[in-house]
Amino acid sequence: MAEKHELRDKGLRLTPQRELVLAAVRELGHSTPEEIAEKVRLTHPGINLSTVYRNLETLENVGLVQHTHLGHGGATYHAAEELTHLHLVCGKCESVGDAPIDVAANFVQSLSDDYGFKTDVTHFAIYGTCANCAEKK
Amino acid sequence: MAEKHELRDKGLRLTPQRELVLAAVRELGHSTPEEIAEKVRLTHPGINLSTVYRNLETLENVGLVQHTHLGHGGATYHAAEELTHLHLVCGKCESVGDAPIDVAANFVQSLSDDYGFKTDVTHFAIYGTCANCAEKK
DNA sequence: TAGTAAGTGCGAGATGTTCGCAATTAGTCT
DNA sequence: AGACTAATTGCGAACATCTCGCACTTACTA
Repeated sequence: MAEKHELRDKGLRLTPQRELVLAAVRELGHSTPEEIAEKVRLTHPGINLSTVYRNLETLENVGLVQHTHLGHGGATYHAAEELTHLHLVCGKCESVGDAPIDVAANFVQSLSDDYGFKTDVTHFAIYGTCANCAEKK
Repeated sequence: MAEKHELRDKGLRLTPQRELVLAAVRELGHSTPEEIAEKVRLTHPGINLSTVYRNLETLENVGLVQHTHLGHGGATYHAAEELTHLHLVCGKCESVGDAPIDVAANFVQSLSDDYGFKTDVTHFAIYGTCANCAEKK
């Protein structure tokens, strides 16, 4: 199974906790450490929160997951593969929508050309109001 | 004096603490509650951290200041007047650069047209690497 | 199968932020 | 000017989130 190699190849040990954390991040999409812990506890109730944090950090170091700060306080994590979109964070309902990166291509280009700022598209959060909340208002 | 009316007109009481917090936000540009508290303590040592938090919230409610989450954990505050630029947050040196909003005009337009997402340009944080850090790398 | 270093659990601790409550005080009304 | 009332403050406790140290366990190596 590819997943095992994927972890081993990065020099990581293959623990049930680790696999579960990675699987949870992949299944959940955007999620907080707390949510990930909950998900993991469904199948492995004893798992410790510290372990989740440590694994998220480890997995981030080897590039399998990434985190962003999407408002409020906590960080949210998502799988690295899934980084082909922007995060559109709604300030009202706290939901996170997606949009393909190329919407931002021009914008990123301008920032680079005019300000020398290299935008990290994979670590990108845009605040605003989602279509849903914009209507209701 | 304009500042007093400015607060009174919003239905707020005019306390020394309040004035100092607002002044500090205006002077500091982007700053954390902690930094603001420090600044205020220079002239009013007894001020309590809770008071700073509460005033920032109050001032935000009436639209005089705004906050953004620029990475790490804490929120950073800035005066509402000063919102004519984007925040370019460097992931390496944690510095916050500025760029005029119109760089993003097209981008914002696309998001609105294609996804119905109304970007709040005043609450905008862009992650990446600043010109400085990009060179060093 | 034994050895060892990575990983885990657990509890304590560091931060950053909120809240309840009693005392204070700004603005209002005589 | 003096009194009244509700907003505001200070303070400590309570949270929430995340980090860390340490002893125990366990995945991998040979």
